[in-house]
Amino acid sequence: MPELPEVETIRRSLVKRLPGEMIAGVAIRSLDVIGYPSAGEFQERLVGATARAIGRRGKYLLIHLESPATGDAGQILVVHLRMTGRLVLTDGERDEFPHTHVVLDLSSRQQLRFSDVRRFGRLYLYRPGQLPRQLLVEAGLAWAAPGDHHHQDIKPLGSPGLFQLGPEPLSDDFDAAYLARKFYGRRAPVKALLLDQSVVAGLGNIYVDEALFGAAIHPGTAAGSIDEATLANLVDNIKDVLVRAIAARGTTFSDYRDGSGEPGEFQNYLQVFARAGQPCTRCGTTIAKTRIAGRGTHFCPACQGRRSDTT
DNA sequence: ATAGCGCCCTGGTGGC
DNA sequence: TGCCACCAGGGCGCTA
Repeated sequence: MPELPEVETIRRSLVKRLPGEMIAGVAIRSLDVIGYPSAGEFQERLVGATARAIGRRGKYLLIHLESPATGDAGQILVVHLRMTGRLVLTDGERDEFPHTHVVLDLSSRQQLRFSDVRRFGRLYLYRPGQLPRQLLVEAGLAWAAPGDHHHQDIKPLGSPGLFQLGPEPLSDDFDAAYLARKFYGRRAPVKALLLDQSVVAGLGNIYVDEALFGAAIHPGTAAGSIDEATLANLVDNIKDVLVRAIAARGTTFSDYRDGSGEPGEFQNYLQVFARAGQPCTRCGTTIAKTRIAGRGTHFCPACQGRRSDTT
């Protein structure tokens, strides 16, 4: 559920209150949500660390922690919320959301709580040297000192996807020429490739459907068959919907909450997602729902003219 | 390499 | 009301 705008919203709510907090205690109630390293090591290495910068890369949230005890470059706590995860910084007295699996007790007596009904979400703890420098820079963790470890082989530990992310969709690296290169010769539906985090990082089912509607492209269109002018329009629409969704603090249907536990507002501005059976805001045609790339797919059959290839 | 599928989990919904 | 099949915003690992 949380896609780029939701994770960015969480980052922005945490960045005001989390830096400077020291982790005094770690409670892990479900071992399976710790993706790397072992739950025991995760817990041990987290105690005593202090939160500094908070970054984001795609749908991953990265928290830089300083550990005075070890005196090294610190550690990176990485969180992926998958479908139903929540990461909320709250007063320790407040009632817990059910399905809370990890609780970090902070020096201010607040708690950072990770909850997830479906337990798909994962937490990881890395040393900076275990992550590509490029990743840290792209995530906005500016402390990453230049010069050290240039070309060392980095083994993808924990989350394979974290090590092969495509460009940030809001960066200048993400443009029509890039998409044309990635789409060249590909027969998969454009929707499938936009959901592929190694093509572009951070899009999920909601914003892909919305962007394809904005660009008037049928989601089943073979990616390689789209001309570059249309791709340019698609890129513009992806950036536009992400910017607007961040401004609305994300989309909440049921589970998503920001870092303070508050819902988002972008569900009020969706044009096709979750609007099957309702009239298209542009032409009045009934919004259709089908299955593409293994996921529920919403589109306007009139505005997003159907394609012969695929589907 | 690419494309498609099942699976990991639990809860909500809609049909009967 | 009760039961149950089906669906859900993501990613991974397997298959051919």
